[in-house]
Amino acid sequence: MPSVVIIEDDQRIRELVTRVLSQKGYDVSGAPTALDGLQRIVSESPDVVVLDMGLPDLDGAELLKMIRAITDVPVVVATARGEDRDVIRTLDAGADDYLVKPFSVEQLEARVRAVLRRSALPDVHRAFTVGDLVIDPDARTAMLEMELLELSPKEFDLLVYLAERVGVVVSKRQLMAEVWRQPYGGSEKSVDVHISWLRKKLGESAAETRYIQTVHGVGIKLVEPA
Amino acid sequence: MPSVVIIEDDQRIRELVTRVLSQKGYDVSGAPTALDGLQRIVSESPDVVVLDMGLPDLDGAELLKMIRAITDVPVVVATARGEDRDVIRTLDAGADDYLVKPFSVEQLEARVRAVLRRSALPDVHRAFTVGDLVIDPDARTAMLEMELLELSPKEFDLLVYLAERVGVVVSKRQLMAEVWRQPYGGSEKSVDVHISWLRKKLGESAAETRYIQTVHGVGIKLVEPA
DNA sequence: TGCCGTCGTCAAGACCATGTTAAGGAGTTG
DNA sequence: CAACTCCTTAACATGGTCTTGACGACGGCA
Repeated sequence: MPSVVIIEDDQRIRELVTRVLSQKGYDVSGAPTALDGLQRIVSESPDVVVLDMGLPDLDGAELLKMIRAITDVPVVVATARGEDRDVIRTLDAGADDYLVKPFSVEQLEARVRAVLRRSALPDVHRAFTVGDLVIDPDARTAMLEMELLELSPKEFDLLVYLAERVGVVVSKRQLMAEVWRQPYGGSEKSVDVHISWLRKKLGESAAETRYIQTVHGVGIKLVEPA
Repeated sequence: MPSVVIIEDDQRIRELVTRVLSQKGYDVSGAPTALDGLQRIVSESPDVVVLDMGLPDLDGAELLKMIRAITDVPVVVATARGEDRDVIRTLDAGADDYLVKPFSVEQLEARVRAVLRRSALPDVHRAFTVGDLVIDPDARTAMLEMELLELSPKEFDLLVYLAERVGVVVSKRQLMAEVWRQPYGGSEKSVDVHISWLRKKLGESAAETRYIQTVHGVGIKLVEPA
């Protein structure tokens, strides 16, 4: 499990990134200041560092130079300044990637994954997150509130199919064709049963739904819980 | 002198980039089409590839997949499409950096320099470590808790294949094709038997797994023990 | 409100994938 | 040539998974 140190003074951003990356399986440690960040880099030897250049206590470029002086750890820089000169100077100072704010956490994660891939670490798989659900298609694991779910093959395929289309209603016919791969007159009853099983394993029932909602006469959809 | 292949259909951009990079001392080769680009990658083994995703003859994502299938060369993608979804998909497809047009040639060069710096890192002679398992593909040895394991050739190949993909489920079909190298109708039963033997030597059984988990209906995976 | 079609859940059985052992054959080595 | 290793295949046991039908509940519509 790769570890990340994120150095960012804005608490909101720091906590958001920490939460999302943790959920995806990273070992995340947040630092609000350059000094704290450096200490964490030294003590935790992270696999990658996410660095905000606009820190209050030290110029980002200075910090980057110091980091480079002590370790080769990949550094992804995130900052509000996107001018060419800044980008070039930062990359030449040893940054591995440069992201201009505002950016989505998903893109940040993708870039972190890209630099990690180069360092020959065990890959973090691409995982969906829906509420407290984390679904990893490669490992074929699904976790609810950090607890591993025991899903049968069809249940897992079904969940992935729905997770790829969060918020969108899909018909049973469509599920029969895409998940069951039997477009002919197969009884669509199986779908109901599997949905029921999935609901039970997600800790909900048709009467009290959190993730799986049925739209009467149309189909079902996976939703972010309220 | 690092060599670069640039795959870009717009002649103006291609020549501009070629000229500037050449001036900076790179060995630059330009390709206007995906096909030409692939050929150059194969014949010239460049140190880095700059890829425009909007090629006329082949979807950029497809080309990237093909490049990744044949080589690990760093790829810097440059494209007009900057939406999150595109960026993430492209990075996950194996790109090392992603630049949105319009960009300055200077920034492109800085990014090329950044990925080159990274790939120039010395390759360590690497052994896999999974829990208390240490696997050295070069020496063809595997140790469990510091005890040398006596594995047959197939068992070892199988273990290495799984260790290269820790946490990822691989199908028997895939194993048949990649480890056995017999994609035809070879009975996949052999896989079961070898897995069973491997488990026994790893001190576990299907009922009580530590390293090798089977995912019913899908395949098996090697995992870090809890 | 009452009807009809849709949905939710349960339980049973058929079916299928896997685990394991043992036997046999091909190839290798001394 | 005999002993050995290794791989494949068959056979059987086992347990997980899917489908199906039944039945009741629910929702939409007149």
